[in-house]
Amino acid sequence: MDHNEQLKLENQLCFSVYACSREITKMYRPYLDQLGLTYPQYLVLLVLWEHHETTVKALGAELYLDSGTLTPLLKRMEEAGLVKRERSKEDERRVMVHLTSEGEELREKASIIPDAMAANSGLSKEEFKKALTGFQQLLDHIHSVNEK
Amino acid sequence: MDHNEQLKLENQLCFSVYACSREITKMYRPYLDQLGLTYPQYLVLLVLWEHHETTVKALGAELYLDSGTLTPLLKRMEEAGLVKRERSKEDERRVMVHLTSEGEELREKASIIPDAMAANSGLSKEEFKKALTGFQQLLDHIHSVNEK
DNA sequence: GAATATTAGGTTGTGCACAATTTAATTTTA
DNA sequence: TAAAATTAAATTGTGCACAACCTAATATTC
Repeated sequence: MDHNEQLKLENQLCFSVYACSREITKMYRPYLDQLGLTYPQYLVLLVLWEHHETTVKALGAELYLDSGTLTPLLKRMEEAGLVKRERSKEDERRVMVHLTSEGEELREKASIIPDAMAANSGLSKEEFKKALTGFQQLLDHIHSVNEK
Repeated sequence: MDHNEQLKLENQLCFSVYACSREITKMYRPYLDQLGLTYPQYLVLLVLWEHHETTVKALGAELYLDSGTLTPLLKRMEEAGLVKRERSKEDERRVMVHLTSEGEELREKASIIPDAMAANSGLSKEEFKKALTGFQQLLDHIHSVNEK
């Protein structure tokens, strides 16, 4: 493989990830539309369904998003009645985010989504696992490079 | 692997792709900033450096983007003096997009980018190839599912 | 060749993403 | 403990993404 070919490959890989990400979001859309959610909002709920309460900071660390993205997103979710935001009493710099009962209830309705997605992806369980392992390694590596 | 575990895996894979895409864009940013480009603009240039001239429609098909995204993006690139947009004389529905000499010249300056990216990714050539193959398959599959 | 359908782009409105800056609260240090 | 540094969110501004809709040009059908 010559140098030029290598460069093309690299461009293609980055592009594939970029395009794939958008296509995945598009795949979720019809299901999330029924729940009145966007994909990033769904990710926030996935975190909250596990932890029930968290901070903006912790959410950002989990989802790799900063307050510039999360603050307006969480405000929209609060407006929709899914979460509640309030300053921590112990440390007033922090904003605690927790589910409302409505946000909690959405968990049931959303439970069909992962099955539908897995079916649409066309991957077997084994392929899933392999893809995930490779991906998380790449993600961790790039993230650490970006942090520097 | 039980059902619940499978669902978590699926969520993690989609999230990894989503987060990875943003981290890759972030990795490009310092290099692209020097050229006054964004990542989607760089992708447009990659296409034009190959073909020299294309249509909005064809660009959209290559990059999986629609006119709602491309029209304002191309206008900004035109404003920056990188491309020229003009209606086709043969079929006035089409808008031809071609490089200016300035856009052509940027190719030289951009040539260091792929090397830097490949080094940052931490992948060997073999890993690159394997990742790319898996990815394009996934992309094609999901894209075809979404088209239906 | 007039009516209909299709196609290519553009426009509008909403929601991320993120850099850069600001504000306020808490910690650290002199 | 007062000053300096750090931290957590919020704000502002730019640029995608994309759905829904609109307009104009071309193709098709009758």
